[in-house]
Amino acid sequence: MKLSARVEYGVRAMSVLALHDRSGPLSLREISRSEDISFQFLEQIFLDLRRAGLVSSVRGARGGYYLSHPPERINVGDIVRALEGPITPVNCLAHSDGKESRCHRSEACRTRHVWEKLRDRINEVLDSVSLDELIGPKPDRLVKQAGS
Amino acid sequence: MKLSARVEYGVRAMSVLALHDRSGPLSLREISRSEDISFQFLEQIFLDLRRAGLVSSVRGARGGYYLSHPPERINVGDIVRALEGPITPVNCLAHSDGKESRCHRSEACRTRHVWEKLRDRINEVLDSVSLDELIGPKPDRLVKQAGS
DNA sequence: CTATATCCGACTAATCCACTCGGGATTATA
DNA sequence: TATAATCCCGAGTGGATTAGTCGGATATAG
Repeated sequence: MKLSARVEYGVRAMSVLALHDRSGPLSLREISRSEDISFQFLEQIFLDLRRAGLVSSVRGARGGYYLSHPPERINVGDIVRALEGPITPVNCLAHSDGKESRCHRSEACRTRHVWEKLRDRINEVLDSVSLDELIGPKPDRLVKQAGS
Repeated sequence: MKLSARVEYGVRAMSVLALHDRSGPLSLREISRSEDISFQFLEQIFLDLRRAGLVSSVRGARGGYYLSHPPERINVGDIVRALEGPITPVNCLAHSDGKESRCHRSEACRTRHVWEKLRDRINEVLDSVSLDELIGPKPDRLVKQAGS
């Protein structure tokens, strides 16, 4: 029940982009340094993030990446799914071809329901956190909830 | 974000034990056959389940395993944790020594909160399903909810 | 033209996982 | 008592996955 380093790095890197939103592209070299993540590994990760439409790139000198959408519209679930594919706690839940792939063992479906529930809850949690929230409470929000 | 085959097999095997609750020990050979799981692999799994106190064993001929507690008091979370250890979606959440292991990167804790939330929700879901419920709705329960 | 970037397929090393092996200990039953 | 059935257990193995690297192509600012 672990997420990959790709996801952990991806989320951290994306949170950096969120912090610098609307201030031009940020190069992977910088993110790599500030977050202490292998530059070449980050490259692989960002290829997938771009293909998923979460970030956009500017090539060439002074290029880099920036968020394709405002931080409040990108959530952790998007990043996880972009980097690991759909969340399937057990193999029998993976339906690569779009069909409802029933396990060949009919009675195996005794347990199917739990795994579906688990999958849905995981997605809910991940989808409930936006980059916006990730980079910390905004000042006004802080005032509101931590009034005393 | 996957569970191991150990867990999948373990839950299925435990559900078989639940079905035969209070009718003497069930041998791994039988479970192995009925659930089509490698016998020797099942042995490994049940060693851990026993060490976790979820099942008890009877050695020797006509021996086997039985649930240490009534099915409604054993939940899927118990089984998962017995077979995979504590649930830690990312490494920085693992505190092997009992201390609060902060990531050495202080700002990494920007993301820590999400992973903690995720971990807690996963545990909640897994803990909310007992073996009892897993082996299917009891007749009377079925009547109640599927009245029409 | 050069330096700085992204882009990308292929490769490698390490780790993990599913499963096996070979035996030892225990006990019902013939 | 002999035998077979069963749990017990440390150690190994082969394949898959993952984390990370490499080499080079392409694009662009200055």
